[in-house]
Amino acid sequence: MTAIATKSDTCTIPCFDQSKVNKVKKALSKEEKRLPELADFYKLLGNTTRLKILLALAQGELCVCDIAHVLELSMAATSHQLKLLRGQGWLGMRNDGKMVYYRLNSEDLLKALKGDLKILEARLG
Amino acid sequence: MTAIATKSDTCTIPCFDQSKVNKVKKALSKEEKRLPELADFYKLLGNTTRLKILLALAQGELCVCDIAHVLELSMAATSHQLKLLRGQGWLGMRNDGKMVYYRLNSEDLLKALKGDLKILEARLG
DNA sequence: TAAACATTTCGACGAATGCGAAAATGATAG
DNA sequence: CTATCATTTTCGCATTCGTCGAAATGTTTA
Repeated sequence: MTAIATKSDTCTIPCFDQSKVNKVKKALSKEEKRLPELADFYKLLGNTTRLKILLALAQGELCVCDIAHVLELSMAATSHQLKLLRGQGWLGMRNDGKMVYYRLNSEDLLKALKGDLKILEARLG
Repeated sequence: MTAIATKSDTCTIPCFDQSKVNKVKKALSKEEKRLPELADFYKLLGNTTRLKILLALAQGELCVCDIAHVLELSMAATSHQLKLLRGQGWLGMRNDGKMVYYRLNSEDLLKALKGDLKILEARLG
């Protein structure tokens, strides 16, 4: 039924379906360009500290000091994490005197987060 | 306006709004339990190889051999990544003779992936 | 000017990642 | 049973990453 390709010179894996592989590769090629960005996005979210920041800011804007207290982290450590989130454009900032207030820049992000939480809960019960 | 707390003994950060921090902390406490799982979920997705696997399997089931060819990776390396995806329950497998066929186990996951891609595209233009 | 909040740079440290080699497993055919 | 094939796993290594502290640097206010 399925066409099993014969051994290839260049490849050490003996058994595969060449035409199927090509078809899938072609299908992937459309999204492939965006994949590194998508992975970076997920890397950013793959950290409880940063998730906490996002969820904290979902309550409204906060200054770095307050965020640090919520996280129970130093200012420097907090600032490091904020920078990463800023770097991908998910946060906005506002200057009020010496203080800097951060806020969420995208309601889509929060929606995605909540959606993913739901998927997980469905899986984990 | 905002109540700025005085210096605390236990905390080196001098300026913060105690009541606001407490309110945010309380709000976080609901989701906090799920946060490590959510982070693990995102960590899993924060890798182009694994994203490719998921998108490849979106085309239909594939044996490890074919997946390895699509990824242009060794069987061992491919199996390593498949194991990680299996570990969080996103893949199903089927035995056909000596071959093992993998498939996506959750259409929700794929939906989430596509959704996140859209959010990114909106942000990146 | 000094003081307060924030950011950045540099560096260190442990942790995590990704993958190869080879042994082990499991399935099937003969 | 044995041989073989596809796959998985174990072990281990090299490398990268991530997180954070200390201290220097901005920035704004008073």
